[in-house]
Amino acid sequence: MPEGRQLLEMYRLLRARFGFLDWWPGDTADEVFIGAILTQQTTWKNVEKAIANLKGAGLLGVASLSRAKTETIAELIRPSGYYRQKALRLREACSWVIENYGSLESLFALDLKPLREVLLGINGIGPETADSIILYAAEKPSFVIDAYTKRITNRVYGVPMGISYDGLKQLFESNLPRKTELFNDYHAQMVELAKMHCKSKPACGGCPLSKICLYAAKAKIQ
DNA sequence: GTCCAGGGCCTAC
DNA sequence: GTAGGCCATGGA
Repeated sequence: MPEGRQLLEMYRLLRARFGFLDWWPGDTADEVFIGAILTQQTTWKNVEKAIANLKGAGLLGVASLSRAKTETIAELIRPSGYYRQKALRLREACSWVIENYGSLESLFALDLKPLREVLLGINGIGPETADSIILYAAEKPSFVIDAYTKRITNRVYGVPMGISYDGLKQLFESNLPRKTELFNDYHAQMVELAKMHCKSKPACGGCPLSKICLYAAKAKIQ
């Protein structure tokens, strides 16, 4: 298992290679909230099409989505995949927020821990989506774990692939300064690294982690 | 044609 | 508590 200084070293190397990414604040908290649900198991490029459609229809907001028909939403978000399921979940999640808090801003007034509990109670919002919303929309320090994070820490430090979501999250959070900007950019850096490795084959030639990665010489991170 | 992407839920053991 | 099935479009 990596120690705190190693996790900071990994961030330093990524940051030196990619620069500060200032990732995914979106135009509004509503947009980030909606995007977080749409991007589940889907490429961001397809999500952008869905978001553009929603925007064009004047439905890129929690309040407006809460009033829209599920079928209308489904048609607009079709490019993002799983569109029937996501339309239902989006509308219900937005309705829940409006009915219980009136707006995202009011919901985000909760402290991090209760906010996370509340979000996890909403159908369609699991741990990764909840943490993405907390970090990128509410701008509170909750580290986001995704498939890339798991693969990268496995390749670089031999962290077992079977580690639980909360286990890996704890590893980062207990070893890093609890800062929103750091958590935000760290996650963005790992996605950037994964994208680079997916595009360039064979990978790891220009890998910023080649100095520390266990598999850099013979395997790609993905 | 095949594979899989910035998951999550439900069901079965 | 966890493995397996399901949801679905678009790009490589």
